[in-house]
Amino acid sequence: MSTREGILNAAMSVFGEHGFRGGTVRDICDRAGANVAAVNYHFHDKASLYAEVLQHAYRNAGSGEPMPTLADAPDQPATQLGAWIAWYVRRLLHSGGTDVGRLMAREMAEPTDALDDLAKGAVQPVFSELGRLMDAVSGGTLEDREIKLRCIAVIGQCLVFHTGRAMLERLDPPHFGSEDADEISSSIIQWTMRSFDSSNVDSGP
Amino acid sequence: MSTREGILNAAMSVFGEHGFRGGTVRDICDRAGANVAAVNYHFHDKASLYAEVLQHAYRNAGSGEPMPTLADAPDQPATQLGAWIAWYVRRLLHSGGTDVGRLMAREMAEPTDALDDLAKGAVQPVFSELGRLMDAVSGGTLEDREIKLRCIAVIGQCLVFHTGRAMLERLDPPHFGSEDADEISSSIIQWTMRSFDSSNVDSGP
DNA sequence: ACCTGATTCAAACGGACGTTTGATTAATAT
DNA sequence: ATATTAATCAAACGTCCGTTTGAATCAGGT
Repeated sequence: MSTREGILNAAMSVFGEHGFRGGTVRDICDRAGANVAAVNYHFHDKASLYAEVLQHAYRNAGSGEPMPTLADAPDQPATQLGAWIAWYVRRLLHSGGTDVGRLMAREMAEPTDALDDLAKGAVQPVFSELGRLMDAVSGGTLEDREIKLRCIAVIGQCLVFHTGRAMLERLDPPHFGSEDADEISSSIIQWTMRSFDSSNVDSGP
Repeated sequence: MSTREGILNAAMSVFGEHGFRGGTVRDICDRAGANVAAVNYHFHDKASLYAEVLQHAYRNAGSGEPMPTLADAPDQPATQLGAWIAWYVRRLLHSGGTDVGRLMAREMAEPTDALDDLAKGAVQPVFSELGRLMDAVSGGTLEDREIKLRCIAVIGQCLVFHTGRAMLERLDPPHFGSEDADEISSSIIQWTMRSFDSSNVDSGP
């Protein structure tokens, strides 16, 4: 493993544990068995290293499993939407306690410049695919804004098990963990699908 | 306003903007119009000041509006559940950009010892009340675990506009802000209520 | 063997930080 | 008015940090 890779891995751990400000290049280089100057030599500075770590982290957050898309089965949008939700929940719960998960949670709470690229490069495609699936399942009857609201609702139901993890663990047990991924995702799927029944029907005042 | 109070207020702003590590006592004292040594004189050190700021922030997070409870109208659980959701969304979106909101979000991402007290003292009552409302609306037909799942789902849909704010703002506009609180909460309410229709009916395989 | 460029290293630089110090001023009691 | 305590202040201390420097080491080509 090259010095560069070693630093990248060590930086993921250190930044994951202490954040960008709290993590020191000295700690990173120590863990990587490299000299203090290595960070500035292989990356421009600490900030650039952090940006690269973020990209690397999000790219590897998927744990290999590819995202289910509408294009995979254009004639079965409901099935694909369910698969997408299950994939997303599994992905979130799986990375909950890892450095990757903590890096993401921290970026949300305290955005740095790196979040801009992350949003446009890595998150936007995922969000867009969910929108496409939602649109297909609804049969194109929903307005753009309504679709966006429902996408955020689904993502919120998934994300809460990740971002709210620290709080859920402190409320009265039993809480939900990565072993409940199937139960959680099937509940969200059930709820989401039901919201499409009689979507355009406004029940009385 | 005494020097002590001035520092407390300034510290809330500074810690809210830059976090505990990022916020400096020099910045705090400058904004409070006090000397650099004032923090160490009136509080023991920076950490003690932060703990006191957190307590103060959590206590003032409610912004006055009282939480709707089942006890307020035991015969109209559905109405109260809707009121609860609207109240919660308003509360979250209203404190989204404030120092209090940022302090809370940061505690979720990087819990300190102060989070334990927060969970038991401030969050648990809110969560329990939602569970009571859910149980009442369902007519007592749902298991404990199912109720808890639905509570988390509702909270997730609300929370995402708070915790995911930084990301939502970076996705393709228009995003949702505090001016859309009514639209958001009514959407969540609609979705939640629909999930109670035919709750016990399992549609085919 | 020699040159050339890339990489590693120990050491130091300059700045920012939390905290301490000791003197000075304000407030309070006798 | 005097003594005592609380509060404020400018200045400095020691430490840790990101970054730079310039020499040393390694690799590959000629």
